[in-house]
Parts: sequence; C-alpha cells; structure tokens
Amino acid sequence: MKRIADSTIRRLSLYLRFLEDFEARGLSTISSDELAARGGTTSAQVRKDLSFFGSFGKRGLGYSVPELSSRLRKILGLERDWRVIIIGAGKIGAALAQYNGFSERGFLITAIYDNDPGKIGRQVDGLTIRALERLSSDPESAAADIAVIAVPASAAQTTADLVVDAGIHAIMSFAPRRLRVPDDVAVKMVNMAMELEGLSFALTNRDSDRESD
Amino acid sequence: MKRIADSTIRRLSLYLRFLEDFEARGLSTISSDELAARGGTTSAQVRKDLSFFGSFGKRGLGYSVPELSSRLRKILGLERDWRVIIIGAGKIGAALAQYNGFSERGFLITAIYDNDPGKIGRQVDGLTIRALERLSSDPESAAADIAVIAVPASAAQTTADLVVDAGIHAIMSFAPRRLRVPDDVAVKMVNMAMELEGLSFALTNRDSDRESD
DNA sequence: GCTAACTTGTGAAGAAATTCACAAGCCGCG
DNA sequence: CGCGGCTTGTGAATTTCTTCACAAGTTAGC
Repeated sequence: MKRIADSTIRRLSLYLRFLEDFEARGLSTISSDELAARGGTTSAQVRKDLSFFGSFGKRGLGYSVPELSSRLRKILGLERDWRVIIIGAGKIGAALAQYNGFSERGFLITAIYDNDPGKIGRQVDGLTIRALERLSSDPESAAADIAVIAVPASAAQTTADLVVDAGIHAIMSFAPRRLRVPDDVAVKMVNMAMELEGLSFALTNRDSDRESD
Repeated sequence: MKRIADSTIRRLSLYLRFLEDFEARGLSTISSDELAARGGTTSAQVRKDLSFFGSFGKRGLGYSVPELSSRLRKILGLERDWRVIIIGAGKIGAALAQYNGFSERGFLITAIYDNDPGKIGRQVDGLTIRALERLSSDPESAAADIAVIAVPASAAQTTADLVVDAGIHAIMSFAPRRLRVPDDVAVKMVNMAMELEGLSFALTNRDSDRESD
C-alpha cells in the first residue's frame, strides 16, 4: 500500500466522529461536502482522503453513514480493543490513567509504571503502580500494544528503549524529544506546552501585524 | 510578513527546548546539524526555519546558544506571560488546572469556568470554578489571552462563540470539531484519542504489511 | 596573511499535499 | 425511458513544504 500521510489519517479520525454523530441522529447518508464543512476542509479533500482506501460512495447520492463509518473503523483498526500501558505516574501519567475517554474508544489502560520507589505499589484509579524495571518481564507489558511515555524529557529515550525491548510497536510520547526507535515502531509526540507556544506566536504575530498596518 | 507554516512554528518550539538544555549545560554554540539531529530533521530544514525570521548564525561557527534561544523566545512571543482560562471543569479541565508545567513556561491559569451549577464555587487547585455565563462580564476573562475549551464536543461551538465575544483571540480546543471563529482568532485542536487512533492505524497497517509479505 | 576545515543562508530543484475540474454514475420525476 | 439535478472518483494543475547544493563568510593553525 502506498504510504498514507499522517494528515490524512488524522482527518479520517475526525470524519469518523462526525459519522458517529450522524449515526446517533439516525441519518442515513452524507455527502463529502457535508463532511468537509464539519471538518473545516474541502469536499475534494474528503474524497481524496477516502480514495486511498477504496471507493465507498454512490455518485449522485453520497455515502451511507453506517457503511462509511464501519469502513473507517476498519481502516483505522478500531474494530478491536488496544491495550495501553502508561509509563510515568506523575501528573500527566496519573491524569491519563484516570481519564476514561480512552477506554470508551477502545484504548484500555492495563498498567502503569514508574521508577520512583515511593510511588510503586500505590493505586491510581484501580491500577497498582508497578516498578519500571519489571517492564520487560511483566505479562501486562508483553500483552500491551501501545505505550504512553509520560516521564521527564531526560528519561524519555531510555524509556523508549525499554518499551521497544518489551516488543511494543507504538508509542505516544509527551516528551518534547525526538525518540530514536526502529522503523517498525510508530511514535506520536504530543505536547500541549508546544501547542500553547504556537498560540503565543499567533497572538504575537497578530499584534505586530496590526502595528504595521 | 510572509505566512509561516504551522510545522515551522512547532519545530522552532522544539529547537528552543534543545537550546535551553544546551544553555543549562553551559554550552555556548550549536550548529544547525546538531539541532537537526535532536529534532529529527535535517540541517537545511533548521536553517530554512530560522531564515524566515532573520539570520542568527555565524558561518563556519554555528549559532550562539544564548542568543538564538533569546531570539526564538522573542519570535514565539515567550518574553511575556500569557493568561489562560480553562472552560470546562470536567476530567480534562481539572487535570489541566492542576498541571503546573504550563505556568513554568509562562502560561498562567487564571480562571476556570463551568456551566454545571453543582460544580460552580468548588475549588480546583486554588481556583474557584466560576459560572460560564459570567464569562464575558468577568474581569479575569477580559484580561485573558488564551482560552482552553475542555467541554463536551456538542457544546464546543457555543463555547467558542462566548470566548470570541469575550475578546479572546486564541483557543486551544480538546473537542474534535472544527470551530468556526473569525480570522483573527487562532485555534489549535488537541485530541489524544485521535492520536491514539493514528497509532492504531499504524499498528494495523504494520500487521497487514507483514501478512502480505 | 594564507590555507584548510567548517558552517551558514538561500535560490533552485524536487517531493508532497491540496485543489481543480470534469467525466461517469445514480436517482427521481414526468 | 429520457432528462435534469446531484455527487463521486480521479487525473492534472497548483500550491506548499522540504531537500539540495553551493557561494560566501568565519575561525584556527602555521
């Protein structure tokens, strides 16, 4: 299969949410134009995104809501549950463990790890914090699909190495660092402070634009 | 000024973190190549990113760490603090209010709002939850620079409208929705479930690649 | 002061993503 | 059954982003 752009996948994920809304409201068909309006893009973009995976619509009519939504779920691999472990039981890790929005979407948090002896053994939302050094020998991590890395930036790379050694092939990292991993391991970096800095730039730029007008 | 790509800004934000590391370690110069290696990009990309804003380096030598880092802070608008309000005191909103990583980077959380009468008046990390309908009349929101929207997706657009009416020009939204706002309002969408779906896609795709090998 | 070893800054080339534009197909109606 | 009104799917055109490649500038050593 031709390599699919990240931006395409992100949009598919978004379209799926709109379809779920439509499904809940009992609507049966939707056009690329309607999806585009909700997603802030163009109908051509929607059709192009879908075209990488097949042709799911009917000319003149649009897309069947339940069919397209089931197709997207299949494309995105959401027909099954995924087991997620969290590494780092600090503020971010603990907040994620308590957030139930993930399990609602099929991402089940099965374990949480830390390397601080003071934290090991404590409970976070029903999960016992485990010792990080046990990661590779733990049955929970052996069965895990995705690791969330929520450790200090300075420990991110060694943590990633542990995760890779444990046979996990997908990482969501909160550390603002490029993680070096083998090609067959997918990494997504998430960092809200960086997003805020993007807004800071936009605000600053807006002000200077006005001054120079 | 020529429009700068989002991806460029995100990288500048990342470079800045590396520079801060270097600064802390007392190093005085850095080359585009070293920045690139840490950021997972190329030296040409680093130089191009910087070139939109001026030329900060010395040929043959590289960049002065303190100077470049100060320049980037200025470009990103991080020489001042920003006042951030959070709207929605649910799991996400409350977690953000308690997280101190933002204030460390100059994003001060000054107020939190909700429209659930049962929540109004309660404390979250030293902040009293305020009534959402008071948003536009509140001095806190009038002085706010950035609004974080952490309400259910179905309420996101009306919340965004309130925020815009309150004169706020930057929004970070956790709702997987395109928000309709005037051109001079910057919006960043953050959604971890969508990132996880990206990983789900990568894992699914990896598996099917292997099957077909 | 000259040479060698580096590294920047930047047009030009190349790659990737988005938008255009239109043929082809579908539905409903008379 | 044929026509008019829609909407998809997709090559081609366009725009945007990244990489290449090299002249120009800097330092260090001798």
